[in-house]
Amino acid sequence: MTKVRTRFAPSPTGFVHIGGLRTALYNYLFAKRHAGTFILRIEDTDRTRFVEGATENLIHALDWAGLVPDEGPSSGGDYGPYYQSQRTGLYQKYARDLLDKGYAYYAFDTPEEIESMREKVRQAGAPPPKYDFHVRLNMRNSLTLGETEVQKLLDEGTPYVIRLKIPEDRTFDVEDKIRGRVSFNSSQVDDQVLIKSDGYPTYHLANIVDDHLMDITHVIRGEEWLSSVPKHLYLYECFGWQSPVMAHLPLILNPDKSKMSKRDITSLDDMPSGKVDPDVASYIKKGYEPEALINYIALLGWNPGEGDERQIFPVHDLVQEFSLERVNKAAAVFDLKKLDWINSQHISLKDTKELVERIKPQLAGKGIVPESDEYLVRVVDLLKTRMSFIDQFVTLGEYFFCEPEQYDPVTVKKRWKDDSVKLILEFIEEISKLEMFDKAGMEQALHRVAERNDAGAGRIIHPIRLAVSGTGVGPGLYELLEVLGRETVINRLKKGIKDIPKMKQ
RNA sequence: GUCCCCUUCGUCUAGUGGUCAGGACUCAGGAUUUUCAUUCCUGCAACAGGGGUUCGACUCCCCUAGGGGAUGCCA
Repeated sequence: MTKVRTRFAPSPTGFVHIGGLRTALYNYLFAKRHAGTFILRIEDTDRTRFVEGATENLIHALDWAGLVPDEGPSSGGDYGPYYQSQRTGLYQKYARDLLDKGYAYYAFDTPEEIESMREKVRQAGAPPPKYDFHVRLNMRNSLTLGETEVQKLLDEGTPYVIRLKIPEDRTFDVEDKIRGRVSFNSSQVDDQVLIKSDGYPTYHLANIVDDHLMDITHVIRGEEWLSSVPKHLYLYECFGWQSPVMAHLPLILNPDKSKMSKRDITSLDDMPSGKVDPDVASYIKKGYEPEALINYIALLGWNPGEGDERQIFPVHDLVQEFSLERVNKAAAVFDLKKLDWINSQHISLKDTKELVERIKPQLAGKGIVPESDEYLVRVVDLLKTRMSFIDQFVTLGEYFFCEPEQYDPVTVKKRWKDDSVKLILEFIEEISKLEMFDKAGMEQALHRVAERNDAGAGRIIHPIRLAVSGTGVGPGLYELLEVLGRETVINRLKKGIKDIPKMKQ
């Protein structure tokens, strides 16, 4: 069997679409699953849309996501160049070949002429006309003009395009890996421009030529390409090449089921209702873990199958289990809530040491120097299951490193009672006597105070947490106290009973 | 308009003729001998509609509706 080769072939428009990332992911997974090669090819044949830095941005996003191409602009490879803009000679050559064989023709119509043709028909009837077999004999092209006239126009340097001459009544069938058999009739297909008047190829020509020359075995791309398949199939036929296996992926939609568009969005924290940001860079910036985003979008259209109810997949497992047969046909809605949950799951699963290293700079940025690595490890262990994002660490756990400067007013109002001072004083007394300042001892101490005062544990727990951390939420109280240490706890409790009552006045 | 694709809980989905239609997120309630944003448990909630085929349809066929894509010298 030939070696699997897949390609991700984005056009560098300036940002990476979340759907594009998923396409890249599926191409990557499929290639890796079959010990094949994953290729990045830049489809930059639209010079009017050239965006400075777009390719770098693209490569950076793939890199971040861990989808590093085996071949591509920054990886090299034997099938380069990997920029289509650097392959124009090739496309010219193959277009000429089509011309010679009569599969394609020159067309000299200006955009204005075509527009006026369309306008005329539009006014006469209803259906907006295509440049196809209905109209091609009424236009200015090498089918209607005669050889000498064509040669003359060419010699004069008249702008022209090369169009594919689609046969009139043909059926094209594709056996799509995801959708099964799909058929098209050529009567619905227009005479696609192959070479534009600026000499650059269109996507349709370039992708066929490159996929063939680069030995691509499987074309995995978005559903928006499905209706172009007959053109592509016909091109393969004209060239006498074998078509790669095709798989058309479903779309990813906004919560309101519209297409995800960059236009809708200003920032990830401020999205119009029903919309979601399609720009991968926004997710990077917001602090999502790459594995989490990958995990989430993998599940947006793929699942491991019957009886397998896992939600959390390391990339390695995805590679192991991915198959095109298990990709869904229907479009999926992007759900930020589930992404966030998956992100928190991945953080919980991370090695504490790794988290510690990533958290250090965060602390340093706040001017916080932990007393020791060992202490930091204990704090991270306590908090890692509670973080949705790693950059929440300081907000969540600042009190582990500095005395609280203020007490959350809502919690004060809700939890601080008239007897709080008394209860805390008794608690201080109890823990001062403790032989071992540990969870068990603290729990017993607390319950002794509770019983003695005929109060629920909560009546003491809440004020203690508040005095010690300044907040109403956090890890288990006993663990929290244990990590903080006796001296700190007692100091903070004393400070709390002095300062918090002032807030109640 | 035409062509193509799609349609199971709010969302992601399992399911390939006989299931109490399962799981996950969200939400609600509860438990951890009454912290919480962790963990655990419970609950709410779906086969778009109509025709067939069949002893029997979420599963197969047809129609309708809805959604999406294409219809460019953009990809």
